[in-house]
Amino acid sequence: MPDNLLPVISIRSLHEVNCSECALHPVCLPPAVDETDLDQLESIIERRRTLPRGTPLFRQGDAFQSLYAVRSGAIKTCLTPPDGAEHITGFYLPGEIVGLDSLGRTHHGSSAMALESSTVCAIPFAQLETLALKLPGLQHHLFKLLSAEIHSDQQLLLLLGKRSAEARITAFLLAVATRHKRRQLSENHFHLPMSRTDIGNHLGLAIETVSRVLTRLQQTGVLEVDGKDIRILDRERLCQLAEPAAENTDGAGINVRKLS
Amino acid sequence: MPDNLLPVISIRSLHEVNCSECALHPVCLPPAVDETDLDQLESIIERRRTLPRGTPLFRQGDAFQSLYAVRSGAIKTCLTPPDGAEHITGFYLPGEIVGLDSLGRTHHGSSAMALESSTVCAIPFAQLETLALKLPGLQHHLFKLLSAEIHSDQQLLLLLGKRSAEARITAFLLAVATRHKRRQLSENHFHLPMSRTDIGNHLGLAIETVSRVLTRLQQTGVLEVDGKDIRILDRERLCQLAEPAAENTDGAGINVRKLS
DNA sequence: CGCCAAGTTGAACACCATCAATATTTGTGG
DNA sequence: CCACAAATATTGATGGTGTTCAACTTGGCG
Repeated sequence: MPDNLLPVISIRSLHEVNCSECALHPVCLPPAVDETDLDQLESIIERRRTLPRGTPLFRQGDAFQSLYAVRSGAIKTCLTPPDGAEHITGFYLPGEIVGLDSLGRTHHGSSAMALESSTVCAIPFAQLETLALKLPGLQHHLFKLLSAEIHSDQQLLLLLGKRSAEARITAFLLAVATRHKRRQLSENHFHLPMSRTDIGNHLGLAIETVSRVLTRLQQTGVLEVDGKDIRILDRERLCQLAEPAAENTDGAGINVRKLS
Repeated sequence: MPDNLLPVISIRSLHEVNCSECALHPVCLPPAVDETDLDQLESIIERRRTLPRGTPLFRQGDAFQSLYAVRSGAIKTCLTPPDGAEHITGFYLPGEIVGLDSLGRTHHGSSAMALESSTVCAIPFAQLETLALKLPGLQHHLFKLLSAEIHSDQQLLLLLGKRSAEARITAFLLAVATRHKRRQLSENHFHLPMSRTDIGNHLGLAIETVSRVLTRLQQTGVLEVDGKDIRILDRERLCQLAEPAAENTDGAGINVRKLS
């Protein structure tokens, strides 16, 4: 059998791509481990799973088994308090890891659902944890992923606690743009996988407000908005809107001793 | 030298208490490791440090060296975006670990400051990380601590995104009460270590709103408020206020297929 | 005793939520 | 491919919750 029999490779690439062949290689888990140890990581990662739009990946209260790396599509995670009003805690794009908030727990503390037709790789946590004991780089990377998750939550806290509707939405768009750039895609023209309702829920705004702000940004020539298609026309202005100048240095500080 | 020379022991207990003797033993790190390995953990923990009120423990941008276990007092952590308006991301009470959000990073992503005269134990992270490779229980516990941190941030997100001023404050008070109970202290009568300004900043409310809500809760007989001293008089009512019934099951769900 | 920081209380306004109507897109079946 | 229904998004009018501005009170500390 000639070793240039390409079809075999492309079928593999559709169904069982291993990490070293995956296009998301540079933004996913692999950079965390040595080339030489990559096969150990690959050996525990389960063949990817396909999720039609709207399919739950896991639900709050489910036993925690795996982390999931998003390969294509997009996932949202929701927190459902007893009273039923859900809150979307995050959106996950290709190359990002879903489920970190449940790591180390027995059960999932949130639910995850595909926003559009998506594929994910499952990473069984029990095996990952064991492997992390052997591979210091992997353990370290897991810590980094977790602290990154905390940071993104804290950025959102800041947004919800202190910013106007306009600032929340512009900051959100810029964050999505940055994550697109990370995958070598355009940072000025992208498709939002989530609905206006989802954006509003995530940012603590009414859907009407989201709609109005987007319209206004379009009218002022900052954006071009076509449904879920967004094009950034005036990035500088967008950044200004996302981080309103702070005349008020009220400060959460007890002592506002400027650091010398 | 007689081994019942108590003064020596009590001096130790003031300045260098080791974990096994520490009153916070059950709520801090030690439960994570086997009795037999506790000395390994203790050997890397630095002698406790005293912080007068208002002293920074670390500042955003400082090199990340250590985690800190709060022994006494209280610590707040702040995020300072470029524009200067700080946001308090969390409060840390005795037995809790500060600095987890920077774990795995080279620099601190937030600042920490003592709210009142406090003492902390420093846990050098480089050594902790190495130790975690040898002690599976410790690694697992670190993961748990990180996911708990994420959870508390997400609870706050929910609060800031969806709840009224009254619900934010009542939920906040209940959370503080729960953390007191964890330390075997009264869950119905406690002292808030932070100012109204800090509470407002943390919950995304104006200080005046905090004041008004507390006054109202006092007038309706739910609380007794005396400055920073809080006494819960009607816990049931307080819980009701913290989780307003949800008529609107609007749902962040694409498919609201009830789980069968 | 007097100063300054922190907290309380009141009045007016602003931002955003809500309600309501319309428009647009998506999905489905003829 | 078109027509229809359902879901989603847009736009307008109105009102409420919480912010802002301001005056005043209280408490800690020299």
